[in-house]
Amino acid sequence: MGSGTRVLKISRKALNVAGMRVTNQRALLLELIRQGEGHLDADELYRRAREKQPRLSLSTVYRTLQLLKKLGLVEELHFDETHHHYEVKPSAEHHHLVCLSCGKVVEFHNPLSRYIKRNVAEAKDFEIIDTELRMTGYCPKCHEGRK
Amino acid sequence: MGSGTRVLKISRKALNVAGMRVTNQRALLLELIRQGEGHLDADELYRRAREKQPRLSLSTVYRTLQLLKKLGLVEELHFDETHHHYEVKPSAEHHHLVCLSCGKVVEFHNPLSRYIKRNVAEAKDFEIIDTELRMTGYCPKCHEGRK
DNA sequence: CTCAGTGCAAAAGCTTTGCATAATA
DNA sequence: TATTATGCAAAGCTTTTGCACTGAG
Repeated sequence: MGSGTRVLKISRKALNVAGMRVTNQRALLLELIRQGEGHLDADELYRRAREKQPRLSLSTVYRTLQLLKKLGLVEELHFDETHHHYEVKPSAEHHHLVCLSCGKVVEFHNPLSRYIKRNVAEAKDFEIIDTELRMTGYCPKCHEGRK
Repeated sequence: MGSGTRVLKISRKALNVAGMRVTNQRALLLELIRQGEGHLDADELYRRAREKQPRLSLSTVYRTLQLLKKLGLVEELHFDETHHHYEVKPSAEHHHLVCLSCGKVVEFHNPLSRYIKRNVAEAKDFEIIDTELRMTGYCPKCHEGRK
């Protein structure tokens, strides 16, 4: 539970700094996103949130996700074509490898991505909030299966 | 124009092998996707296609994109949150930088991504088909605008 | 007390689907 | 000629928005 409260504290501060209010809805959503570890889409988040706050609305979920994304507290992942998944921004950047056949998702870290980030930020004069590196291919098992 | 006809020839063969018909619509769409160089979403593709074939429908665009994607002739990019962009598969790898505020998209190339790819493929024993690197942040103009 | 945030309902995308018609192999 | 592909219209999803009300600061 230590980690959860820490996330909340940091987030509370970030919200305050940005001049935004810390509501129960926002605290709950942030906590659920953290627990979900990148496996939640908006609708699943909504369903889980309603177990605790039955009156919470789907609009609030979407609005909150946008807010947290802009503040850089939460990261949006584009796993599949139709909906997005969210996770609390990890301090160590990590990326995803998706199997085109079985859908398995493997996380990986790569220090080079930080160089690319710095590089691009400088070259394009962008303030970079988020980096998503997503590779698709075939995992060992499925690779074998393909003739 | 040589490159265009080559793509068409290859594609014609691929469609035939898969037991699918080569229609005017499919040929046109494939050609437009090739010309679009990864900057087309379904709707823009539709608009351009109608200049040549005014009766072509949006459903056909979507159905064709799915087909070409399944055959591996076309690749789907997850550029921004809402819609997808498509490009003919064999292309120099390039990546995207998206402004969270105005939505502006900047393309960039980075040789390091190839190293990461090789690295990950080896470490995870994946056969990697595609690498997509997507950064979000604030462009110079919008960055200035933020307090 | 004030104004940002919320819930609700309605609208706005984007994408898919059913069915009769047209066109390919 | 036998299917496959298309166009049209309608439905299905996910996400966004307007507005009056609520609650955090």
